[in-house]
Amino acid sequence: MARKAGSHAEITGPAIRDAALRLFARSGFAAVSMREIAAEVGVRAGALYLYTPDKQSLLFDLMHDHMQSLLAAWREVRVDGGAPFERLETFVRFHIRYHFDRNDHVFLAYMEFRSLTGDNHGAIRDLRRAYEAELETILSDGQASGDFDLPDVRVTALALIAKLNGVLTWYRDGGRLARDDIERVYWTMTQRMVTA
Amino acid sequence: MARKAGSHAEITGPAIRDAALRLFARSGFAAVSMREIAAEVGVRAGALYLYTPDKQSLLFDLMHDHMQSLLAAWREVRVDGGAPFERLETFVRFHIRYHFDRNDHVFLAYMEFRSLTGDNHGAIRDLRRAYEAELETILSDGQASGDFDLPDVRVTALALIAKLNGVLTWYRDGGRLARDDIERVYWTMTQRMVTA
DNA sequence: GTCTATATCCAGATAGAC
DNA sequence: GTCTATCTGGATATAGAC
Repeated sequence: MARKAGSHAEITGPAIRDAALRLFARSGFAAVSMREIAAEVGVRAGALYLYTPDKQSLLFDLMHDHMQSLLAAWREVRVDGGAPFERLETFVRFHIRYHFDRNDHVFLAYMEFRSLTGDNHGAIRDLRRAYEAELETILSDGQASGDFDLPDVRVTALALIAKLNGVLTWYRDGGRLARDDIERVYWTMTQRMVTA
Repeated sequence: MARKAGSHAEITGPAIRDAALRLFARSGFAAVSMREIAAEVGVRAGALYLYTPDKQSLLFDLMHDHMQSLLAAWREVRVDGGAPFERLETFVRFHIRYHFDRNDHVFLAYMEFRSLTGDNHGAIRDLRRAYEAELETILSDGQASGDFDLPDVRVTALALIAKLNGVLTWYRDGGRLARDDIERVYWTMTQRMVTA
């Protein structure tokens, strides 16, 4: 991938983000050096600073863009008027599918939250809470309408997110179960969790 | 905590492990320096090497001892002959309680798995799988006896572990719910997950 | 058992040539 | 836009004095 001097702004910028995402997700933010990222892209370390002011910003931008995309994508598919069960099914299937396609993004947002410094921490925390609130609203609406029977809305929301995120730690393409199967299994488990 | 020169092997050894555990859990293995650990203990960085050959061993020993203790503690409380529901309840309550008391240990074992190098990785993976297998055995026994109705035993086991581990990310002493309440909520959710 | 001092290396980030 | 070269600081780990 080594590349000679020249102008490649259109490809270098995204390539840096791709490489950083992959390496951060695999080894952890603190364990990856700017030189490693640069080597992966095929440039020298100094060249990275044309695209990011520093390493922390690189992490933050990756996480921030991911969270914004996640929320935007969810707001595209959600249906506010439906029955609680349908809204919940939509959420669960959306969440699982999104994670299949953006495994590294989600993994990074989950694992490197504590690597954020200063205001970055609060900014991502707020976006995360906004996403969790989407689920929590569905659950409390269903609880209020009597469709769901939950021992505790907040804990159920957190447990559900944790359960769904668990897919991240073991799913690999070409494994025993197809994506549709996994989606179905998780929806079945979720249905049971919210009813007595 | 600064301490003058002298012999303190009995306290320094454990103090190093305590400090390393706390710092690794808070900031991540790669982000913590040997100097930080030493400062926390009240010695200089060089003194750490009387107690560990290197930083990686410090991490591995913490994780290894934790996993061994976890398995040993579980084998103390488990009852092989009981009904699947009782065995599952024992596991869920044990797991949650153990996590309350050893939050940092469990968090570290979970988050820093990827920081293990060489054979250390496989050794901890095996211990983790042995623990997961304990749950999986309960689930498949219950499935075989007809007590449980599971869409997929393996996925249910992983989802259950992920759900329970989720407590780690939000539980704090003195929060809205007491430990007993949390235990009860998680057992309620678990019961539902394994029955139609 | 701990300290001071240091060897060795690599980190993040910048300056100026091309 | 990228390179080479470099500054500066801090990392792990070791050696030898006390």
